[in-house]
Amino acid sequence: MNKVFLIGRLARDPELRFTAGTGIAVATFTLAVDRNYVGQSGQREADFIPIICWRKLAEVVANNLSKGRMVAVSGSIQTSSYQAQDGSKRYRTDVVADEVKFLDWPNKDGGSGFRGGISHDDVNVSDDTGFFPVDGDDDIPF
Amino acid sequence: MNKVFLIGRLARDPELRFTAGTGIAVATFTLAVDRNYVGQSGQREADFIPIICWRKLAEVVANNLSKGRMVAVSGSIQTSSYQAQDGSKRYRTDVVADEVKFLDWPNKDGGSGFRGGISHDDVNVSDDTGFFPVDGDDDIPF
Amino acid sequence: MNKVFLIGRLARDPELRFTAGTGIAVATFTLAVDRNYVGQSGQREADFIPIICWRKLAEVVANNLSKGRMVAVSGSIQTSSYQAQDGSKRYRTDVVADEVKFLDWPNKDGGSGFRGGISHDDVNVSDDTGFFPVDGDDDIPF
Amino acid sequence: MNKVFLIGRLARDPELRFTAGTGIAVATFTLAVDRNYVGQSGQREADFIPIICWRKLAEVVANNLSKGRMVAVSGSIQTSSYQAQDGSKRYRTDVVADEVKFLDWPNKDGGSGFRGGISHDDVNVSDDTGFFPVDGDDDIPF
DNA sequence: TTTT
DNA sequence: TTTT
Repeated sequence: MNKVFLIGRLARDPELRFTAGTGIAVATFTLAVDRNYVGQSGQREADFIPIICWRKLAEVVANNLSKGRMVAVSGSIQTSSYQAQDGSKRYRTDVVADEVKFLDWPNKDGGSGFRGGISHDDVNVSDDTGFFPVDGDDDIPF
Repeated sequence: MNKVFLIGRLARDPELRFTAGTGIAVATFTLAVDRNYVGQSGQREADFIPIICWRKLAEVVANNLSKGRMVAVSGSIQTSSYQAQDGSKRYRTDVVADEVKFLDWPNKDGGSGFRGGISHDDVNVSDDTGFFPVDGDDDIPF
Repeated sequence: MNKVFLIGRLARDPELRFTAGTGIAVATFTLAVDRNYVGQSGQREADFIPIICWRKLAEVVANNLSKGRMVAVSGSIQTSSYQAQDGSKRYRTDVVADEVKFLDWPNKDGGSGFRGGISHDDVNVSDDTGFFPVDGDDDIPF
Repeated sequence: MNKVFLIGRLARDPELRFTAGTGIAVATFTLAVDRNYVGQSGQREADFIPIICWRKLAEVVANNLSKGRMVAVSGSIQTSSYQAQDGSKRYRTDVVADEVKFLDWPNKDGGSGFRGGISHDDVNVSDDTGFFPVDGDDDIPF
């Protein structure tokens, strides 16, 4: 069992890429999740959590979300390792989303990047295709 | 909101340390959480998730768990950054546990490292002291 | 382990009561949680989940939420039994909240019942007093 | 969003039925989930939560679990209403499972009802067929 | 008895 | 109607 539930705001616009081998869509963004306490500086603190979405979910996210938007994400934690520039092994931890629910509505006037005509009350996108079938050609492009 | 629920096995024995300033106990271990699919190699794959426990929970975990034990962990994702040896900024992601439930019982004969006399059915430890009050002297010792 | 995570809208205004014995505040409301599918009628369907909040959380909820407001609730499932009018035993299932996050902002003009001056981005109330100490005088008043 | 995560023991053997219309398998059982506190009587208390499994998951559960077995369940809360004998409207709340993980191993000698040859470390069954398509003929048979 |  |  590996379950994660988060509510936060996009710390940056999503990036959409495609796997080299099979052209599967993958979107990535960072979610800023407020902590329940206030830090030393008297400032609200947040965790900045890297999120990965696959396939249709990736496309809906990339086409409809932008920096500052509030979402709920359910998914799981995924760890991976990779070779750094200097040859050393590095580890990374991401949340792979299987559901993203849009929770706010950008300022009508603000041009905040929302590009869809979908009512935010209806948007609860899920990735029913499950996990990404790693097959050598389809390394995650980051 | 930032909620995590995991079930897996300790990939290594827990390490117990104390913060420099105030001597608060902190235990760390890695949890191996099986994925629901089988990888290329035909082998079961797992995510290796770093877990942090504080205070009393840290002590109970360090004194009663060891490599191979199965537990359920609830908690939250915490991200932090630190200076690497070479001066570059690195990021890490951990799960801070607020509850750990012991799910199995080591072989009576096996010497698996269990050092307590607590029935596994009763062990559900929680950290009700909440988040760690960062106050300059109490940097996380890793 | 008993963990619940819900996002939905209040199907009715919260009710605030106090336990007979010790006067502890308890608020109840029903949360309408949309299902991810559309029913036979072609209509969106929802689950109507009874929520219970205790103490300070009860008061914040009763004073600041009203029918239609969107919230995220984390908590646990609690079952109980009671004597029906006709003497038969009945069972009920509720979610006891330990955190409620306010997710929307009522129409400034609409008089939706919001009575606080708190920015919705800051409102994430938790019940750190833990479970309700059942002691005979303090039966749940419903 | 509607997510539930439970760990507990079956309070009774699962019951397997089939929908009248389309013969879809549905298993039901009650999960006893220990509370973290001890009640007035000085006894450990539990919540008794009704669980519903559909299709393949229903069959695996019915064929492999029995009273007393420990499992982790992830799923969602579902509410429904029905006509009681006396004509009055009643409400019920169930957890619809989408994943069940077997967490213990019955006494080899005890004849506890385990009928499979599956290692408990491998058993993590999920219902990927999603929600049950209510279509008039397929009312839940209880 | 149900929300948008 | 409840489990260890």
